[in-house]
Formats: sequence, C-alpha cells, structure tokens
Amino acid sequence: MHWSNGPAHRDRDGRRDELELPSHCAGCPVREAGICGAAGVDGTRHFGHAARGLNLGARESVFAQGDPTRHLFNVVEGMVRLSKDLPDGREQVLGFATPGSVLGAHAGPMLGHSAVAITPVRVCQVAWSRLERLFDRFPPMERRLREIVSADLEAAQDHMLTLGRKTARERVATFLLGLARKEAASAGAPDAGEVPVPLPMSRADIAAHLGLRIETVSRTFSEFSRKGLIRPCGPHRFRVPDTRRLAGVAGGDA
Amino acid sequence: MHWSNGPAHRDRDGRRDELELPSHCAGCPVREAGICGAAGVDGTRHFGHAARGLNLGARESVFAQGDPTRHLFNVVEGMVRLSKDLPDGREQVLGFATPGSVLGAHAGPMLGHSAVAITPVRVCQVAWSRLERLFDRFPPMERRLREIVSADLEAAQDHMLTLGRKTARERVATFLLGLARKEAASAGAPDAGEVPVPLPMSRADIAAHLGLRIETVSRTFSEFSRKGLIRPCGPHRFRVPDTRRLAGVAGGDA
DNA sequence: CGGGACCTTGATTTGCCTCAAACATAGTGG
DNA sequence: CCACTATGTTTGAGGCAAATCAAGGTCCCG
Repeated sequence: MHWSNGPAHRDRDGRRDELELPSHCAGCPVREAGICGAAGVDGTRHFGHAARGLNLGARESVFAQGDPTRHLFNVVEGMVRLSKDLPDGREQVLGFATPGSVLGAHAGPMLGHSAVAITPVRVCQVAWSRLERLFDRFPPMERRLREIVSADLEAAQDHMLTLGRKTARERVATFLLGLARKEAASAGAPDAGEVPVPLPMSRADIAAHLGLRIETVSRTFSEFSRKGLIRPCGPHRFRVPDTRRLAGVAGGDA
Repeated sequence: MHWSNGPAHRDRDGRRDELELPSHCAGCPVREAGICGAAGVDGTRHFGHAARGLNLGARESVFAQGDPTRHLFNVVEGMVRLSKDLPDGREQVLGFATPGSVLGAHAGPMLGHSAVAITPVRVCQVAWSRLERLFDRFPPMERRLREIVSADLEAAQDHMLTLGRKTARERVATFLLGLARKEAASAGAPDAGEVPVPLPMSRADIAAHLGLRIETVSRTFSEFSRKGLIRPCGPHRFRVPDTRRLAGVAGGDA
C-alpha cells in the first residue's frame, strides 16, 4: 500500500475520518449517542472544533440554578447530580446525568437547576451561539437534541408518577431497579440480575431525589437487604438477585 | 385601487398570505405560539395542509397511554388533562395542556401517557411521517418544537420540586398561583390579582396532579377561603385578592 | 489516633390518608 | 314540577406511613 504513510489513517470503507477529527473526539465513547454524532463525520468534526472538553472533580459545579443559559453540555464520563432549590433551602434532585446525557438545554435565558459532579466527570461544552450556527448547517443535530430532550421529558414524567403516587418502598425499589437496568444495558447484559451496580451518590442525594428523608432511605435499604431483594456490596454498590421480585415491589410503571 | 378585486387579499406589506392559507388556519389563535408559525407564511401554509382539525367533547380522549406515536397535536382551544397510570390503577396527572401546548412529542414508538379533554377542545393533528418531511423543508419548525419541549421539561422539573418537597398547603397554593398567573398573562393583565380564574378540572384531577387526595385538596381550598387567600366563585372559578400573600404560602420556586 | 462525614437504628410525633357521612348540583323520567 | 339518582364536593374522626428527634456506628483521611 504505497499511498499509505501511516497506520489506520483510513477506515475500512476507505473514507478518511478519524484523522480529521479533533483529538479529544477521536475515541469519544458517547459520540454516537450524543448530538455530535447525528450529522456524520463532517458534523462531528465541526462540533468537535466548536466544543471544549472540561474535566471536573467530585463536588465541582457544572452550572448553578439562575446562571445565564450560555452553554450546552454533553456528559462524556462520570455522574452529575441535577437539583433544584427552594428559597428556604429545601432541595429536589431532579435526576442523575450519565454519559450521553445533555445538560443546559433550556429554552429560557436562565438555568432552572444546578448541575454538580458526583464523581470525577468529563463533559463536552459548546456555546449556544456556536451551536445555533451548527444546527443551521447540520439540521440532524438539532433533531437529535430534540429527541434527547423529549426522552428527558418522558423520564421526568415517569418520576412525577413516582413522586406523586408511590410509597417510600416503591420509590426506592423503582430507583434501584432503574439503576440496575441502566447498568445492565450499558454493560450489554441481557438481564439486570447479578450485575454489580454502582451507587455513587450519597443517601442524602437519593433521599432528595425520591422525596424522602435520609433515614427512610436507609431503613428501606436495610429492609430490602433483609428480604434479599438486594445484596449490598458496601454502601455504594449492590446486586439485584431477582429482578422480577424487585420490579414487583416497585409497583410497575406502565 | 383598481388591481384589487376583493377585500384584504393582500396584507399591509403587499404580500399575499391569508388568501393562500387553509381556511382552518386563517384565524387560528395559536398560530404564532405554535409550531406552524415558526417558518413564516409559507411554512404555515404547508403545515396547515398537512394538518387536520379535530373537535372533541369533554371526556373524549385525544390519545391513550401505550398507543403508537403516530401524530403530533397542537391544542388550539380548551383544556386537556395529561395523565400516567400505574398498572394497579393509581394515576398521576402530569399537567393540563392549554391553547398552544403540544401533545404527542414522544421520542419512542409508544405514548407514555394519556390525554383526555376536560372541556370541549379543538386540536390540530399532524402525522409524524408528514411532520418529518416538513421539518426537513422548514428547520425553524423543528427548532420551535425543540423549544416547546424544553419548556415542557422545565415545567416538569418545577412540578417534581412541588411533588417531592412541598407540603399540601404549598402544593395547592403553587397550583392556584400558577393558574392565576397563566390566566393573567393570557388576558394581558399586569398582575394576577382580581382576574377571575377558571378552574375547569375536578377536585379529583387537582388531587391527582398534586399527589394528594381529594379530601385534602377540598380542605385546603376551604382553609384558603377562610383565610382570604382565595375568593371562590362557585366550585370552578376563583379570584386571588393578594398575589403576594398566596405566593408566600406557595413557598416560592426559584 | 483523632475528627468529621456519612450511614444506620430506635423512639416519638404529625401531616396527610382512610373511612364515613352529609351536602350540593345537575340530569332524568314520571 | 318534583322525586329520584348520579356525580361531585365538603366536613369530620381516627389511623398510619413517613418525618422528626436522638443516639450510636462505621469509614476515611489527615
């Protein structure tokens, strides 16, 4: 192959691509799931040049409630806690963002919630001003963003059902089952059983997510352990021996 | 004006427009707020031809949880109750759609909730298959839809805070205040005080929205009346004498 | 080995739910 | 026009699930 002056500069179809991507995009694990991958290699390249990679340590803030809506973020690695505060200090955790999640997709000029890293986190940051120009050029990117926001809305609606109508036991079971299913899906496991599920957030975060108090969450974890619904491996990891049984306690959701 | 062969066939800029719109779009009150108005008169015309107007009576269903995602709906007139059911019959009302709201913007193949008319309703129905072609031709429409879905997501997040962290009194106050503000905004009033606010939904709907029981909602209404926080005009209309005071009971939300 | 953050467990209180019944209001048919 | 029913709303009394109050335990890190 006399025309090749280096290894793997063309992919198996003979098109150039990886070569022309910004270095921080080349091995990105969420490219296909994220906005950047929606408009082909050309779109990814332009997106990559408009974006900036950020690394944050645990407890560092991505943005705070009330900040101006200047950037969109794509979570690449780690977990981010999204929360909304009442003026008197009460706090609701809206959800936990994982790789592939989009943050900051607000319609208004102010962000309605805060985003704080729970674990070390890598995010991709793009200014809205640049993003709008990208969307004009690559409409599939905007479509992808719309689909992601729609999926977030559906998740929010599921959680409204949980908060409004489920008991403490059902809420905790729903939460653990959701984590386990997500973990199984991202690990490619067929069923959520016996996959060790990481639980990086604190009991306080879980309580604030489920509309409960720390003590109630802790008691419910203990009860589930006693009944064999979960098998904890330290306070921040667990297994689900019988997915079906946990789903029964969770009360379904369709 | 010898070239004019009829009244008002050209607008004040001299361009043709109303003339070429489908008759059901000509006087549409939500055109500017909706998806259809996002891409100029040309976009509205194409949207109007792809859409079908539907009139529904109270209690009639727009769509049901589990239905395939085939159409997008734009509410033109009336109020629609969005709800999500648990298999055992418990139900959470996710929200109440009013003129301008978009329904059926789901990413997945199945609808995650039901939509039922509370009052007589007029909606505009478009098949997703046609809508996607419209979006390809008029990207601003897709942008508008994205913005609407983002706003819905933010509303859902506000409601998660209400469901997860507020007391019964705060929930009811938040709900009534929200209705009053929306009514004042749509009536063009500067403040929500003294505008009579319609309350078309039943106590059961309100309870199912706020994660409470009917009795609790009714008791709280009675308490608010006694304290002068609201002035009911029959069970389905009320006034807010002092917006500030009601907002105090609502516990804020930013 | 001391200090602090986090988690678990126990005892008690309470806000909302549950159960129960009376009271409106509207529609129906005699 | 008025029983009669169905549907929705209000009010009352008592119970319970989760909050609150209060220790004590565990883990990590300096």
